[in-house]
Amino acid sequence: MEDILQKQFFSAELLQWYGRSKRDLPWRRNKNPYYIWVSEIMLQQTRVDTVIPYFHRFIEKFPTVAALSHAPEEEVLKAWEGLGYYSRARNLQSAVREVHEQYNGIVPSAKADISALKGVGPYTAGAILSIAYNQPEPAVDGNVMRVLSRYFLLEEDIAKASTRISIERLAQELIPAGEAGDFNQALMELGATVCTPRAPQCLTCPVLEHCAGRLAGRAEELPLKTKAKPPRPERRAVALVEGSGAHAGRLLIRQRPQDGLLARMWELPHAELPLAAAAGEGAAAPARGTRRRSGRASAPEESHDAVMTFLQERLAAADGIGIVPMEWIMNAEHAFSHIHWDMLVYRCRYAAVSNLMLPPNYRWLDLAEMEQYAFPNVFLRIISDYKLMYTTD
DNA sequence: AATACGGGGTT
DNA sequence: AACCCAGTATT
Repeated sequence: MEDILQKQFFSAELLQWYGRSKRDLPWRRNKNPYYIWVSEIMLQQTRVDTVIPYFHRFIEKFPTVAALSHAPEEEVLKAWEGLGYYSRARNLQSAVREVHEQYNGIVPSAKADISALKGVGPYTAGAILSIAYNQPEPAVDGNVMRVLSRYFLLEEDIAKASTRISIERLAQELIPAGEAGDFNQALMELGATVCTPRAPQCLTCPVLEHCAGRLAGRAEELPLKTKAKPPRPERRAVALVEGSGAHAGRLLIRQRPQDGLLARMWELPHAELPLAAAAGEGAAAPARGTRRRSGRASAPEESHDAVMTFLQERLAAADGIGIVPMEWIMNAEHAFSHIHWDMLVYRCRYAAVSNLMLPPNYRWLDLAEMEQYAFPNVFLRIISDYKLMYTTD
């Protein structure tokens, strides 16, 4: 089939299919550029079903550019809690403030302007320009690269930046006149619902008959992509420090540094442990998953003693915090894309602080006041399991 | 070009 | 357990 005809068929059929198959998503109810922007940032590396409840809460809390501009950063971070990639939230607020101040609150429609905003890369710029302003800009994400790799049987490695550029060029050619927003969304929608990474539903695909990957019997092996490196393992000892006296019923928490992993999020105090020896049972070899104390036989008390001493010393040395670990209560693990945490959690007693004052990044947390602090999911799980243990035991 | 940066769903 | 996702910023 002629190259040109294959492209025209694709664009026309895909657009028609979208017209009858598109999902009713909260950010599709109007073309408010601020809504589109918020949704696109949330959707970076995140599935639609995960985003929907966050989007509703976020827009309710910060309905306009002005509202988000004036919000305290902690509230924005709290609204993002559990969504991951927290720099997205900080960059979004920073960029929204820029729009508030430099563009009179109007999301810019010039490519150079919008691309200059923090957190707005080539995909997001194209998505906002096409969806909110119907400009003929490509919006190439993982879905689009997969769909086009299959339909046109492209064998470039989609992990390479050069491939994204060439697919952007192709995607732009395919945009039907005046239909940029719907076409770009159609492309992503097809990738998310039909042309899925594995087990694609080719038989229901609107462009099946001219899909080169399918015709070659190679749809499932596309796109080509070099594998990511496996995450590096880390072991951490976590202190669940119970307050007493004036702080009875509270837990000791601390805020992470301004930059880097989980920047400015709150967490339980913890310390990195040396990696266990590969062979044999190292000290307190981590078990899999989060488990309650009663759910399994404890690891030998011996090894936990060593870890507890280590934890006590590390927190004293690093933060000047005096705690006394009393018993192992659970293991937890958490997988980031680049790090894997195996965590040993210990119930601790608060002893003292060297100078009687808590360091500035520490707080006593009332379990009823969790809404004031944004925690990464791994610590929410640990705290939740802890509460369960002490209300049912 | 490679790495940092979360978290969860699917197979 | 592997794979991958409506990516961007930094180095």
